[in-house]
Amino acid sequence: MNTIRSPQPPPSLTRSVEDYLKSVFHLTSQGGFATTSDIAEMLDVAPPSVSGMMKRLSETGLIEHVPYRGVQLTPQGRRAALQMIRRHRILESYLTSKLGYDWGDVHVEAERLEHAVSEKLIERMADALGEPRYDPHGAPIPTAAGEIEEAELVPLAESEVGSSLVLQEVGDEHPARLHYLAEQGLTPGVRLTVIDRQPFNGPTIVRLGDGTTRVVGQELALLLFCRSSDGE
Amino acid sequence: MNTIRSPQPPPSLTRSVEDYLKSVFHLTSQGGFATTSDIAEMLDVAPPSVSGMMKRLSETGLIEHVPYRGVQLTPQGRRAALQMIRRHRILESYLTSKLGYDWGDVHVEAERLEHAVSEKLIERMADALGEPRYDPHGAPIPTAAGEIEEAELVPLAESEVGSSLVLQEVGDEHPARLHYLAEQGLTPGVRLTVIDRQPFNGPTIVRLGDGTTRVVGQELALLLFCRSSDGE
DNA sequence: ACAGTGCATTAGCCTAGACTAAATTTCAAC
DNA sequence: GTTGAAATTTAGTCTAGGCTAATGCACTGT
Repeated sequence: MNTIRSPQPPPSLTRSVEDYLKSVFHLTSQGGFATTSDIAEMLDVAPPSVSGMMKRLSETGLIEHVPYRGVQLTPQGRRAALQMIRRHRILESYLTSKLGYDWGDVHVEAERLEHAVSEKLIERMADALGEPRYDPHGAPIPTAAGEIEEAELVPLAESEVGSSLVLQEVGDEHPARLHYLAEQGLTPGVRLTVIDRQPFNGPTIVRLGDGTTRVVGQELALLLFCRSSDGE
Repeated sequence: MNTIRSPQPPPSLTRSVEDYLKSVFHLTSQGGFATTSDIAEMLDVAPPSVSGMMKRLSETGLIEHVPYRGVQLTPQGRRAALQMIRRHRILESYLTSKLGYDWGDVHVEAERLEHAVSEKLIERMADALGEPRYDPHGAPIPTAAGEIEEAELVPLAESEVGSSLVLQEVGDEHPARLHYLAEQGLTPGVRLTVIDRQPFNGPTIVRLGDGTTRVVGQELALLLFCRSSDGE
């Protein structure tokens, strides 16, 4: 008996491949190469595992690998990465606004779901949400066509004292930190005035839109990405 | 020239433990053992793959394996299987009522998602739906505690001519057949009176609640599970 | 009772994707 | 320019879960 089973290798990507592409995307967002050890650290795997995967990914044309230097995404790899990022951020948005998830908990759930959802489901969710442009952490959501907004944001920790800012994006996914930030009212969209900063990487002191002040340690202030609100 | 066989088989998708447990559950729902070849056929894998997996599953205590006879679920395996079935059916219900999915399309989507969703997400979905008891195909949804309703249903093909029935469950997941059935108004909940049946496995003729009649071929009539509506 | 048939299992191989240990390359410091 | 440390790649191994081919078991028919 000669039953035909999988007639051709499915075009779908392995779970891990998708994670590797996302990592490379994030690590090269400022330009340059993603290094083996950075990818390894981000995915919590050993460096040789990364080397092996980079070999496979460059054979399939998703990345460009310069030995001993690092990797970059090809246009095809970038498209695949942006698709995953769109999935992730639409899922986070949907879980938050339609199923009552806390913004600290959505990341882990989306991280698993993004590998299993169909394009159709993502588009239905996006539609139900009214095609959101930002996820609950303020990160821009790539369009279905694969375009993503690139804003010039500055971490609060590196902002100028005296400047007026709007908190645009929280660059972190750890539940505990996100809970704390939400308690402090430090969520995307809030207006900030930078009052002062202590020396030697000390905390930044800000006044919020409601007139109250917050003292934000450097570790957290590095995660709060702001845009200037001058002239608004 | 002889056809040259490809030297290596194409990469096939790997079925998870969860899929095996679901198969065993369904194949043993009438009691008895699930056989290796039935499981293999249901999951579209080769019989030796099933033997191998059954070995692993019985080592972890999820199934009882009687060599050359078949397998049954242990209580622990049954719990795991019912959890997967709950996930699947809640997902199907949610996709249908909250995201506008057609009842023919939900199965494939749920099949992938059920391995990725958390318990928490399923319970949120169930809550948003008002704790539904049946999925869009009329199949009972196990409770979070792992209990499932077992109804005595008879396929329309085996119903008595003259009887009054309610279509309770459509035992199929093929989009094309489901679309056709929906067109014919043969969806769970509809009342049927069995008018006649042609001999030699011929079609069953039914009158619907609205007075119209349908001629249902045996293949489909075997998939329409009904309960008696006498005295309603 | 036993031969044949058909299903189940074992044996042996393959790939993906992990790992560790060893070898290689790069680069910075002298 | 050489040297040594750090990063990267290669080599070799492991596991899960597929596969095919070969073998083993059980049941049916004579």
